[in-house]
Amino acid sequence: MAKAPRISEAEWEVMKVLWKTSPRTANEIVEELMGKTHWKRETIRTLINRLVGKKALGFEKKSRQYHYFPLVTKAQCVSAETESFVRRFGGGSLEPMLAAFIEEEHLSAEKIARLRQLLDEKAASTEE
Amino acid sequence: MAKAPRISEAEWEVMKVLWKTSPRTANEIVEELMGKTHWKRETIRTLINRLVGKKALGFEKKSRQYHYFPLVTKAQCVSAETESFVRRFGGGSLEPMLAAFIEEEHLSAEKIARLRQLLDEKAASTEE
DNA sequence: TAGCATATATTACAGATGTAACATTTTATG
DNA sequence: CATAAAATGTTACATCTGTAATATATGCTA
Repeated sequence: MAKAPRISEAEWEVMKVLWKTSPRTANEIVEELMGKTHWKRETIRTLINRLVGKKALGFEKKSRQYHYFPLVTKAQCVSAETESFVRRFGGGSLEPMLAAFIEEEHLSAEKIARLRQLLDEKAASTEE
Repeated sequence: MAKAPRISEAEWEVMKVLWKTSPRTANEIVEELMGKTHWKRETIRTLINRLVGKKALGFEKKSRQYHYFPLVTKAQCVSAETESFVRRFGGGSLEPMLAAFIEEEHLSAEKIARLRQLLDEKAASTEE
């Protein structure tokens, strides 16, 4: 599986639609996004085409219509984004960044508890 | 204090230099960054100027030289970045994103322990 | 004060992005 | 089969970014 290409902010919206359900036709994607954004049909088409160009999406031609589907997983993209994000923070590693978040963001006690729980689960699955 | 403007990846490097120590002259910034990057002097000058244009940096003219300093804090920028980052993940809130990180990244047991410690500290300072 | 060294300012240029309009190709329909 | 409707493809254009080169202004030195 190839590395995740760089996906722009607007393009992410398209990817999200397809990560939720795929394959979908261009029209279905357009439908869904016109509900959530102010984009014109053609704008969305452009985004789809760029994603195909970047090999983030593939498609299958079924008679008249194309049916699009992701070629990269959300996990891959998240990972790529995270990396670039982390770089900015100067740390180079994830930890300082999360530390910055935790410092920076106003986390409620419940959220903190929730995150700790996540870490606990992760710890449990990691050990051994 | 105004909202943090959008700062590009390359520009961040300049900001980081000034968040560390400021004010600094263009040459000082150039010096530091030529050590860490492959950028030419003029590239760095361009970045500085763009940041001034975006009102991320201010400067004071001292005879011949300009002395630059940040107009936005690192915290503001981190916050702005985080927000845009979170938006992509579709969640809208920080928690799902951190959850995704924790899932996605290969965290060692020590890192997990370290992060939990951070959360603990935060929890302690948060609760009343 | 003329000229050099040094700082700053202006201009460049290609690729990515946001945001579309316009053109062409298929397919279903009369 | 001709044509309209619908899908896809091509082109557009301003702004942002990465990455500089070139031009201009200014102050120090002879």
